[in-house]
Amino acid sequence: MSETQTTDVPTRADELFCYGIYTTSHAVSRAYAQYLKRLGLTYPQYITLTLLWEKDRQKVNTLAKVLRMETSTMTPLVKRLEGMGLVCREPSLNDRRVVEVVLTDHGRALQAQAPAITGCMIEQTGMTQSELQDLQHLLFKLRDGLLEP
Amino acid sequence: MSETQTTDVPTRADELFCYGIYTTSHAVSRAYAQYLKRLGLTYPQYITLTLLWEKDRQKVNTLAKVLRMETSTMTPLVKRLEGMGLVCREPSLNDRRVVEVVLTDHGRALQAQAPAITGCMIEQTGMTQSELQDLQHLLFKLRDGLLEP
DNA sequence: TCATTTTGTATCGTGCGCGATATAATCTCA
DNA sequence: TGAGATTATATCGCGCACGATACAAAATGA
Repeated sequence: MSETQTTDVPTRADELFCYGIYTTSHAVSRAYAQYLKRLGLTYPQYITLTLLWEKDRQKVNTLAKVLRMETSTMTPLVKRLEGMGLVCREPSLNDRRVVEVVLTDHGRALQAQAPAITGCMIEQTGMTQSELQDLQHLLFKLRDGLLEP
Repeated sequence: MSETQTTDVPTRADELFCYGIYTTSHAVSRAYAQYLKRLGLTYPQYITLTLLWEKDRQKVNTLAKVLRMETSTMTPLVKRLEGMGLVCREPSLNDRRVVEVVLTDHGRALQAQAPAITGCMIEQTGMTQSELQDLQHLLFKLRDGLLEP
């Protein structure tokens, strides 16, 4: 065992976690899109709605933080959801800078479609509940370890 | 245990693997970007170069397939790499439809920077080699399970 | 041979995603 | 109170990402 070995690092793409995340992220997005196009939703729009179904009336800032994206991405996304009549953007009464995102009846009604989609997706993975839980745990550990230094 | 329980499905965002993948993918992209901006590279450009460092002279089609993206995304990405002088696009002699992507000396020289970046990224995750391998294995299992039905 | 189909790239329109920047509202604290 | 800092959202330019479409080259097969 040489001294250099301790600092050796993967070179091949399939050993780099960026490659695993990048390609899997594309595959998941595409798989979801096949169900979401019937609802007229994109994958990022669907994930944003999922957050609102879980807790209605959230700030643009909060939604962006939870999804690890910038508000400069979330603002136009929310405006498109508003254009589709799925959410309303309400300026906060307490703090006039804040825009609260609130589901419309139509937006809330779409929640009824979610379990079927989730079920199809989980089945399509061919993975066990336990494997998916392990994956999620490792993903969160990676994500939360990468906070800016 | 009721009959409905067997068909019950996660509802909360942090139980959905799409949420884990989506947010982690953003976090990884941002973490890499912090190193790549010095090289003038984007994260997708860097991953594409990684494939070429491993095996030079690949078809646009192959690169796109390996990264699970469409050629309509890869074509302009490769053209930007060409504009930076990192690759050449050479029409194949055997099949005049095919464009082969070949590293320039400058493109190949950038490979020297990769190990340091990979090392920093791995260290930053705070995860063990074994955890990262488990993660990669689960990611590939998920990705390859989601092939279009 | 030659009409038909398939394959490989390219182009276009729309939406996502980021950093830089702008602007207004709020906060801080002298 | 009021000057300066901070915060929340919005805007802009560029690159990524996809599906739809176009088109030329190659493969197929009557």
